[in-house]
Amino acid sequence: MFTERFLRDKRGAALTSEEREILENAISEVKTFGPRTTLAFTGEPLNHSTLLIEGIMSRHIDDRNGLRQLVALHVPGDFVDLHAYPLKILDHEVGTMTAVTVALVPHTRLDAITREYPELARKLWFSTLLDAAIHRAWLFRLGRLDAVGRVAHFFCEMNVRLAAAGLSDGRRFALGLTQADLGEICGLTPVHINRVMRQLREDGMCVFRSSLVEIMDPERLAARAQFDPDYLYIAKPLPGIPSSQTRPIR
Amino acid sequence: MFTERFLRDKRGAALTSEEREILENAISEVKTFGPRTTLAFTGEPLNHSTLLIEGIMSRHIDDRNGLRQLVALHVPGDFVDLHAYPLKILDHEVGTMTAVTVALVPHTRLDAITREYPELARKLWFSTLLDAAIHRAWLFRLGRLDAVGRVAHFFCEMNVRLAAAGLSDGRRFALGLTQADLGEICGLTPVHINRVMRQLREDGMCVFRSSLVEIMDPERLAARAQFDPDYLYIAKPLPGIPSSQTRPIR
DNA sequence: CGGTGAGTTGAGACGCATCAACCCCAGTGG
DNA sequence: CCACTGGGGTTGATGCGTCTCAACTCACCG
Repeated sequence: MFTERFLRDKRGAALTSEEREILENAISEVKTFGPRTTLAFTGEPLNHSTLLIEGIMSRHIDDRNGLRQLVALHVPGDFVDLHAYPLKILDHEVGTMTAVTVALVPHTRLDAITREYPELARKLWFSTLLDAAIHRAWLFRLGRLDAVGRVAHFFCEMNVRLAAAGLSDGRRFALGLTQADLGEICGLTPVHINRVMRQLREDGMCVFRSSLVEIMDPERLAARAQFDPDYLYIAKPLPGIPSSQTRPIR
Repeated sequence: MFTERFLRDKRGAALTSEEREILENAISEVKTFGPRTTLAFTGEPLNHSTLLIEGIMSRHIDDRNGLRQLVALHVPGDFVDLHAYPLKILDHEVGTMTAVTVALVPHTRLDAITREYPELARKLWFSTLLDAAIHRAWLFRLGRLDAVGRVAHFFCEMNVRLAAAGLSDGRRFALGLTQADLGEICGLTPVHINRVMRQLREDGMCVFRSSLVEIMDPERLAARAQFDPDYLYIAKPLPGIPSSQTRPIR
């Protein structure tokens, strides 16, 4: 089942087994790509969307000096460019970070789904809005946090998302990123990322070695990052990570 | 027609007159609110969405020190929290900047639309993805631009969006924002916003006085901001503002 | 006429960028 | 087998951009 991880455990949007079947049948092709490959360019019309099965992918915007800003990072189970279905043309590039396996879904089959299965269509819509919620958390990260806070916030997010995909045990996970990549995510230079990593290491919060993240103290890391996982719309509460979901509202 | 401005002139998503009629009939209520009012709180379930008719609204995330990061700013014609329809619960707050007039659309009526009018549903979906594209441009702004570039980029964006809504002549428009608000948008302190404004004024690019923006030199402002309006998905080309839409692709 | 919120300006501190070395290690080819 | 190469990571010195704190103006309003 290629669609196994898609929307798994998401609050109010988990797929029924029939819906999963329908989506599975909408896949036209499964492909693999090498690391650091650009799969879709800005301004180029797309007629299919990409479900990520394995590996890590990115979406990024280039500035005129050849520098990049990552606007999203995707883990297995994410529908990377489902938003290309209504938009048709993208405002950013889509690429691989690691080697990946992806499933392609032609937009014509998504037409059929929106016509015949409005409830499944609503869940696909939900999926793209979850990406938008993550965008907003990234805006908060860049606008309100200092360098250490940004990296800490990013690690907390990836820990939760990878754990939901069954790819983190809540403390350790592989990312396939370099320190330079972290810089393009957090709006910092590679050199400063390095100093941030040292500080996080010396403070006993987490270590990053050869693209492997190990979180030593999840609570302090989350506090340093002002991280609250509610925006990820995960159904079950997460051990060790405080969430306003578990506290009374207002 | 309350829905008159919604998706007007958007590439590949303009409404037909029948669709506009359907949406118009989905409105249950038209209300007004005063400036600086919070209309929806984080974590609170919503059963209607809000179409902005007149005024400026914001979406923002609070940090634990009482500081805010704005994640979106809405102009007349925007469906401010349409994403609350699939999501049900928001990850941020929704509030007014100026006095506003809004139209409320119950989610039950959106259910009917997605069941009966898949093409209109796709356009509603498009609308929420346009907001996500704007989120991404804001990420680029915060991650890659310096203080002057951020403010310049924001002004360029608002100029284009307000012009598309018929509320800017391409040079002058009202925003209803203070310098402190600009700080919460651009991730800067009010004091520094003030210095940035002085620099933009002395460089002859634009002036900001009593929440009124006047752009003296649109080309230089756009260049300073690395601004390309393609991400706003406006159908017609914009006089005076360079766009890669008008250049050959790659 | 005192109060309040927005805007303005200056001085000093601090966080991050920049520039420049240097190390380590995995490939690669002679 | 070893020299070479290049990418990723590490560290130091220095400079600049933005923050912080503080004072002051001005317009508006009770």
